[in-house]
Amino acid sequence: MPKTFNFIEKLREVGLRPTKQRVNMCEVLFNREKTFHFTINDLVKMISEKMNQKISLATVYNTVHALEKKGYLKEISIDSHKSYFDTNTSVHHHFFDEDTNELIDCDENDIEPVNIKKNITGKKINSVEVLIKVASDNQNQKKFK
Amino acid sequence: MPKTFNFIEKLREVGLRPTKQRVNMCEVLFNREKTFHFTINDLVKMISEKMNQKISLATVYNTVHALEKKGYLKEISIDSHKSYFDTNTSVHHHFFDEDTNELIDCDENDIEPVNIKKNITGKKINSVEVLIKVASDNQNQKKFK
DNA sequence: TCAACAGTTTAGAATTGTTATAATGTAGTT
DNA sequence: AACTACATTATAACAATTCTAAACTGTTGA
Repeated sequence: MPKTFNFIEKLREVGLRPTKQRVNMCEVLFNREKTFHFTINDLVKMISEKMNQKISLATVYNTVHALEKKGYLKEISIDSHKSYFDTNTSVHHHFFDEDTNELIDCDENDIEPVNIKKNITGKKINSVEVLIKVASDNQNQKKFK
Repeated sequence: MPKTFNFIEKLREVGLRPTKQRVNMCEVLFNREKTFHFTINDLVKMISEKMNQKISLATVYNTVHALEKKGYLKEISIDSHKSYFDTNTSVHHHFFDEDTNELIDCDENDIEPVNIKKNITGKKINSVEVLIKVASDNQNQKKFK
């Protein structure tokens, strides 16, 4: 049975027509063992390669946002120039490797739960996320680039 | 004694010429009780008002980046469309109020230290920062905008 | 003091990332 | 097959940021 079947159903479930572009996008995004972190540009390239054919930037933006709104993707922001999406949509934490610009999910056991002792009055907490920036020990020249 | 004196010295210390624009910028940034969170556009407006005269966007970008490189400002990223700078350059945590788009420093006592049990092999941790997104309790319609 | 130089400011152009538009194409329904 | 609503596309528009080159200014040292 072709694996694309799953994604056709999945897309229908969330009210998106399973077009060739979207099925290919889903395969790139979700047909993998580990969670996947990507930028829009990464994704455009990967889908175009997979399809052996150009996919429009606009299509990728539209569909990524549609999947995000439906809860299948989540945006992660590292700094103003690096916006990533994550196929792991649960609230979870990240390492960011400053040498390689790579984002890595924290395993649930890597960090103890964050204990917030005092919240802003009248507000409820929607999410708590930790970002751990790492680099190799001899990488201090980054600061003087 | 004019308070600007401090900033002239401060600028000299970090190797920046104390021009009129920079001294005014420093007064807007650092002449306050509490730490200050701002966007570049906020800052351009505030400096122009203070000086009663236009300041060039490029100047503000240049000097903000210079101060950042020297360790007097720090960039905080909330999501791809909201980049803030912070006059509090220590490693510290934030609340982000999704109702007002306001960034608020956590008091050191508001959060217990984050306990990282496992790091990436061969890397050292440069920073650990927590972002707590909050909203008023009846604000769930945001999700369906 | 003032000339010379290096650093700075400026407006506007260029670039980058993202969103909007409108014409063409396609999936799903009948 | 034909109709309709939704999708895709290239391109335009837009916003944020960086670059550029000319004019300007703080600093140094004769």
